[in-house]
Amino acid sequence: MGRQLTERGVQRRQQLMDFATARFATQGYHPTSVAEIVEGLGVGKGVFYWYFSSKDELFAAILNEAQRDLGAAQAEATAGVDDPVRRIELGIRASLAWSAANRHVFTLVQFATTDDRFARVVADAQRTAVRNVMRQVREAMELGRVRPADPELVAHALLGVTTHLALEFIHDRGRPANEVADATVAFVLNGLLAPPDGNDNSADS
Amino acid sequence: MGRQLTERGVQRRQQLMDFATARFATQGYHPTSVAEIVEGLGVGKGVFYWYFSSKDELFAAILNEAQRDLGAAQAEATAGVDDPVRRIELGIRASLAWSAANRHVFTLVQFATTDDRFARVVADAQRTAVRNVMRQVREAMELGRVRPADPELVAHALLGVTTHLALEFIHDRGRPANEVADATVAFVLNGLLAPPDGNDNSADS
Amino acid sequence: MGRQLTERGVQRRQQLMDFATARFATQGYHPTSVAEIVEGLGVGKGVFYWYFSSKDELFAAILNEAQRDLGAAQAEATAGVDDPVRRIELGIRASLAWSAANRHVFTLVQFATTDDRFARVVADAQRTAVRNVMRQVREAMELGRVRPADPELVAHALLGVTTHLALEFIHDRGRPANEVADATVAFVLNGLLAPPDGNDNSADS
Amino acid sequence: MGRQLTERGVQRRQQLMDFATARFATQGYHPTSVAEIVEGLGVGKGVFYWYFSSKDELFAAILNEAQRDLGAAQAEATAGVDDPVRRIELGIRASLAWSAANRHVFTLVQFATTDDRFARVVADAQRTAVRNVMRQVREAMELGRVRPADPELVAHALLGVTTHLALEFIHDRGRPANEVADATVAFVLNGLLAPPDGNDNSADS
DNA sequence: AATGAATGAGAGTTCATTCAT
DNA sequence: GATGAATGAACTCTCATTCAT
Repeated sequence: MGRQLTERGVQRRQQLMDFATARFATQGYHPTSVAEIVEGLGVGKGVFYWYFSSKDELFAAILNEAQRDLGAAQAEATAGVDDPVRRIELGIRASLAWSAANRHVFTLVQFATTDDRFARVVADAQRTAVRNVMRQVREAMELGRVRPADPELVAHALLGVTTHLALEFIHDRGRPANEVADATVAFVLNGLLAPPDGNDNSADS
Repeated sequence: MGRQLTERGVQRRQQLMDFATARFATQGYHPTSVAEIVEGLGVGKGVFYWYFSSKDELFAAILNEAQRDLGAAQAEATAGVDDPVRRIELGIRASLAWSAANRHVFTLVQFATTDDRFARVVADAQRTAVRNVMRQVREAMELGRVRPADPELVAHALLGVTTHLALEFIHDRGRPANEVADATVAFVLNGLLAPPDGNDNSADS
Repeated sequence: MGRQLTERGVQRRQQLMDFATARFATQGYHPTSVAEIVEGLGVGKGVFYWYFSSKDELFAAILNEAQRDLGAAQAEATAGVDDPVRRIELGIRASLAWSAANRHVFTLVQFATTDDRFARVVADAQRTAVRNVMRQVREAMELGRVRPADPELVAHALLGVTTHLALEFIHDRGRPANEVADATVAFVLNGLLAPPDGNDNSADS
Repeated sequence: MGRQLTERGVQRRQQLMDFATARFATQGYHPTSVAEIVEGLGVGKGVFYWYFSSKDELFAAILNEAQRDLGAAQAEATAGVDDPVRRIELGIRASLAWSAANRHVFTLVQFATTDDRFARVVADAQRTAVRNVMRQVREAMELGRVRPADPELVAHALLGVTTHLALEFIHDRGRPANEVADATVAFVLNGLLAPPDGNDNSADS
């Protein structure tokens, strides 16, 4: 669909994606029909197939847009920051802020991993995200700032915590993103254990 | 379907659940048809509806069984252990071991959260799991073993890390469960930051 | 199914017919499943097919039993009465009384006429009933007691009134059969019109 | 299905209703499948569900259309006539004429009364019809033209005779509607009994 | 006589997609 | 660009009937 769209066309396409995102996230991808989407926008079925060649393609487009969008938000948040630990922290904060503003997409990604056809798209996106985090982690380890460990595993661990807390506390309970971010950052930096003595190494923030 | 089953009936029911679990996990719930399931077992369509009143009910049954099963595995792993930090560690190890042995179910839970009809079942299960973890966390905090924080958030963070690493390293890459468990435990207990070595490098940001 | 039944067998068969009659009448023939019938009696499916070779056969049996039963009731009611007009009246009263006691079967007959497979059974039964009424009507005409007309049409008219009023007033509204019978008899004997003069020819009963 | 239909759409909908009416009347509602209906029209299955949300809805639509249609025929037949007895007569004649032209629908109504889901639709229609007849009957009684009786019961009696004779003589035997109408009118107006000729032969029982 | 698991054709219904207008 | 009627394969589910036990 490398079609050249007019300005109005670009808006229509975005309308379709936004509406579909909300519905897919609420009811699931399969239970949401193309008919439902076009009815929700008050347009005919032809409109849908003018902008997307299939329902699958629409979903892939949503996923890709989300990936680009989140990536851009993280890049912007960490621009000009050198300290890798600080970059990690800012990345987490950016992820949580973005997730708060795009809650529906988050659910969609969750679903995408459970369907063969879309798993690849998500896997690609995640691989990119992990690579970015890994780079910071590795650098921080080299500087002795971060405890030595498998950087890839650590990167995935960071992703897991962040994703899960976003879903539970920001989406489901509506807690403020920056509050959740504080707790998340504290957890991933210091872990569970209290310092063994009176020297509190968590007194950073 | 409070039907009284013969021994053969119990086996048939389990066959259906096992086969369906594998298919649902591989292809997704919706793309897997009832026809496919009964064909896979070489039985007629009526058999399915003799044991389950609907495809949805089958899925809910799979989810509930998984919940019971994992709960039992964790209870067994932590039986007789008093130290709450150790209980947390053993709970993580039990989860990862169980996940390695039941990889398909894990994917299913992932999907279930994305569909209104099943989200409730999973949410119930997760709530129970979180309550268990929270209890240990709170106790550990009272003993001064664990850094003070919101116990609920910490419990969810633990769940997030564990789930995510299980999926990525055990399921997707086939790494041994105990190896992943070592890394997971290290991460959650100590966090990212390197110890200060007298020189407190965590107090800089 | 010319099977020789034990006394208990005869009762079982009757139980099945009675239960099925009620269900068929309430929900319709097709929407009532064999499973529902046997469950209602708390027996297995084999029982059903021991006594009836098919669901259709059961229905036909119910219809035939009803026909025999109603015929017997009418015969008994008119036994020993010579006056044909009086026999007609007593026949109507017997029909309404029987209908009050067997409301379900009445509905079934209604349905049977709408399905090719059963229409024949009902048509046979109705033909017999009409023949009986016609005989009285014809005799009454020959005696000059009844206005000359096509006896067959008159017989059907009597059936129509009686059936319809039974359904509406006795079944649906629960009015006493003998009260409805009085009104029915008055209607069919005298018609709608008031006598032209002061000589009231309805002063018969 | 408050869908706005094009002219072509209106025709398609009517085709479906007409074809289904014929099939339902001949074979019964349940034994007629949606597949059979669309095949009979040479269209795809989707067409059916474009115009009707279910098979049940189609049936209800047929019933409602019939009610409107018959009501209109009766209203037209009695327009401008003042004498209530004459209006009753004309109503009967109109019913029989309409029934001759719409024999299939008549059978459907018969069936509808035997199924809980449709009974209500028919009951509503019948209630309206009865109310109309009752009004004439009551008026005729007040004028002394009709013998005093329960007007509602009389109205139902008229309906019963008319319906039954239409089914038997017009539909099943193909007799001309006006011939059957003459006999029907004579029966309901005068009843069975011969006039007394001064010699009151109705006072003997 | 009786049970209940099993069969499998076929029912009603949905829905991604196409296409004449 | 847009409409909405049409397609038809595929889906979930039902049910009369059979049969090993």
